[in-house]
Amino acid sequence: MPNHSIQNVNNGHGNTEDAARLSAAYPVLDKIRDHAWLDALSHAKAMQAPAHTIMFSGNEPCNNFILILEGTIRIYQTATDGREMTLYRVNAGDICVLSLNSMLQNQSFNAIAETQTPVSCLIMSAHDFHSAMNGSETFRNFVITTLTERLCEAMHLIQNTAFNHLNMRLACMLGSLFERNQGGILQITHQELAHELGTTREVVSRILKEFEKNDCVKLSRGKIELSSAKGLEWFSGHPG
Amino acid sequence: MPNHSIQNVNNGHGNTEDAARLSAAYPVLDKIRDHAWLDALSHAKAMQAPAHTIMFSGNEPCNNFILILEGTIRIYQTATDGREMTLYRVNAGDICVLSLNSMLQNQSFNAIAETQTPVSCLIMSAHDFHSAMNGSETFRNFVITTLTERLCEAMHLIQNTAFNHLNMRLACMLGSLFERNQGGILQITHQELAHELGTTREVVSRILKEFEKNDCVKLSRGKIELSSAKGLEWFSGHPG
DNA sequence: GGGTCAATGTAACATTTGTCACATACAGAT
DNA sequence: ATCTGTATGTGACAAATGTTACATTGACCC
Repeated sequence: MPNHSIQNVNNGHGNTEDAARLSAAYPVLDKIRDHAWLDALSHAKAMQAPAHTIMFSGNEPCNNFILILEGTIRIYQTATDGREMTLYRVNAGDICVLSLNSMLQNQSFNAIAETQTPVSCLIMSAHDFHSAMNGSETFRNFVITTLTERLCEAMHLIQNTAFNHLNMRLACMLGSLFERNQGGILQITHQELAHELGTTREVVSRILKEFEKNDCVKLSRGKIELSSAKGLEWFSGHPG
Repeated sequence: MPNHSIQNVNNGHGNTEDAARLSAAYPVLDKIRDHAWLDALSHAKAMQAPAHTIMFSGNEPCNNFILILEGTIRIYQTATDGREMTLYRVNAGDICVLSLNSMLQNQSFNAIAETQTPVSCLIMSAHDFHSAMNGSETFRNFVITTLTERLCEAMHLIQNTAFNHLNMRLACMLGSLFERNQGGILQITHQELAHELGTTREVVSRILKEFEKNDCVKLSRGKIELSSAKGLEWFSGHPG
């Protein structure tokens, strides 16, 4: 049961180390010289959370704006039968649109945000966020661009879920994982893949076995390996 | 084949009739007195399109911002096998987030926007849109609020598509249609419902017949009627 | 009335996905 | 080496959905 508490390590404004990480994670924001943004940023608080911390769940809305300096947060939904499905991830350099929504409308979409790795982030109050939005065009554009990007991704996810069969969806997922990993061996369990796609472990195992029979991958405990150029071709041939 | 051409009726700035309709459709925007917004608005062009006009499809990006004065646009995706699925609708008072995305990033999500009814709208250039965004906090908040709302809806749609069976999804859809129609007789074909949900006509017919057997609805050509309090209860009991 | 087109009904079937109940295999700890 | 928990393999089955191929019905026009 992953449910550690969030560790608020630093209550002052970000220190130099934080500043360096912010700059690395958000090159766009790093260039902003608007007073409103710099001011809001100086009031932000640093915070760290270990892996597998639940940062929000549907019920408790979050009234802060969050900038990820390091680590990954996974946003997912759960079904009554225990299945779960990843909606998107927030990495360093991204914005948590979940928090945006609850800030702006005090309405949450019944999802869970859980750190996948240790995360360090900056927390900005709703008030500071609004003044940064009003005072800095660059910041504003960054936020809106991120929002529309996420919206596009969401639409693609809808299309993919509604129209494609699981074997295709799994192939796509493996394709992008292999790509991110430059073809290296993936360290992931069937259960984790099932949680990405919103299905069950047995179904993933069955489809993976089919891929193995077709000489696309080699399976071992907790690992998936590309077994041939044929496999590479197969997975990269199905973008989406 | 619905593919009429868009009729550009009015090239000057909006006339008094347009202004009245804008005010009715967008009460929030109507209150804005910021010069930037009023200026941008005065350059907007009025445009009308008959029902079943394809306003954009995936390929051609749209470089204008659109305000709907009257009518409804349906945004949907199509699959290779001919199925299609509604992603969302844009009504008077809404913003077409599709156009936002292509304006900001010149990247489109492969969807089709088709007028469902005759539509009259105002078209604003990307340049004017940006100056309104920069010069009016109210307009800005309106745009961002709409974006996050859409994002929430998209997430709900994902959850619904991934986790719920078609009979539930159809029940939800009928529930909200009956609600919007205050329980009156729905004028909709099985094919249209199938296009809403991303499935096929036969499947919808089969499920509707099941509902009829359970005394929830009465079916006739092009119409669906609530047949009993039981039906009303059933459909309203499954929000989503 | 008869013709015509769109909408619906329906049965049989194929496929896909989910579920259950295990067996087996692997890795790390003792 | 044995134990133990997690991960995987697998077959049989159930349920949901998609597909095919028609028959039937209703609305409208002539």
